[in-house]
Amino acid sequence: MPELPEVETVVRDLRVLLCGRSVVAVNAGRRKLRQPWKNAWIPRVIGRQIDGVRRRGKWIVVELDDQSHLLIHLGMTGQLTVRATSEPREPHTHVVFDLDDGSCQLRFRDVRRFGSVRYFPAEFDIDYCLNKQLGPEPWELEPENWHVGWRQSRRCLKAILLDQTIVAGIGNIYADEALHAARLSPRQTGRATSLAQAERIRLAIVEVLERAIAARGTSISDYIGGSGLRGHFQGQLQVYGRAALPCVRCGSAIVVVRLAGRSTHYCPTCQRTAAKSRPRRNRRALPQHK
DNA sequence: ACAGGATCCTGGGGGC
DNA sequence: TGCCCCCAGGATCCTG
Repeated sequence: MPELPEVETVVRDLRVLLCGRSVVAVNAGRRKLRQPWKNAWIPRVIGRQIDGVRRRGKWIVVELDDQSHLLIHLGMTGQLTVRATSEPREPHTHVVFDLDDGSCQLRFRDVRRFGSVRYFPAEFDIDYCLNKQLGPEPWELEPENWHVGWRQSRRCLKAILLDQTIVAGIGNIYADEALHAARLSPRQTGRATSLAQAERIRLAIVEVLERAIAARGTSISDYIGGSGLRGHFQGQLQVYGRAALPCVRCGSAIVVVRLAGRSTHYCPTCQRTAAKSRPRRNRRALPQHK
């Protein structure tokens, strides 16, 4: 399940493998992706040199030399890799870009077809579009006000962290890991969360994601990097996928619940919900001491 | 307005 | 052994 660390790993791999290379042919499979690749884009992509590869949230942006772009999302099972053309094409490969002399290819493979590969011409402002639907990157969250959008909310912290408009790039695994690192319950509501706790969450997000990037991400089922290598952060996960196993911090059994439509793993002992959400109104005034 | 749920999609695993 | 059913979760659309 590619989230920010996995997408970042793919982008770093591909940057080395793709920059300076030209697209000489494009082939698309029959089966349609949810947002399908259009063959009408092929003549616009052929002949273009790849100038850069970058990431915004979970989106991959491939910059072409006429200021047009490819925008790729890996969905749940997407793989974007550079392979020798002689290597057999695996099943579920949906779009293939032949590079340079045709000896190697950029391949997009996606078993569940939740991902997409799209082309945007130079006149389309891709950054405006991405910035409109995505919140800041985790390390650009401002400690003073990153929480203003959600700290009055009745939504639970799990749903808040999954919301890409609040912070871009977090998915189910790292939402659970960050909340465990912050020692906060995924069930706790935004409005029950103190400023100090909000800061703990922000720091935990950054810390967990940086460690995951250093480990090339988490490979549980399909995820591989742009060079085909797996990640190894799955060995460092503290709660995700550890149902009924002891919490590494306190030894209590990790529980799984369904929150925001997603399986949610947490420690019921060291990730407690705040006892009360905010001081109640109409509280009886304390007697004045004179 | 806001929050939660349904939807798409396939391979793998559990139960019988 | 084989079949059926359910589960995994990204973004997006729908419902209460």
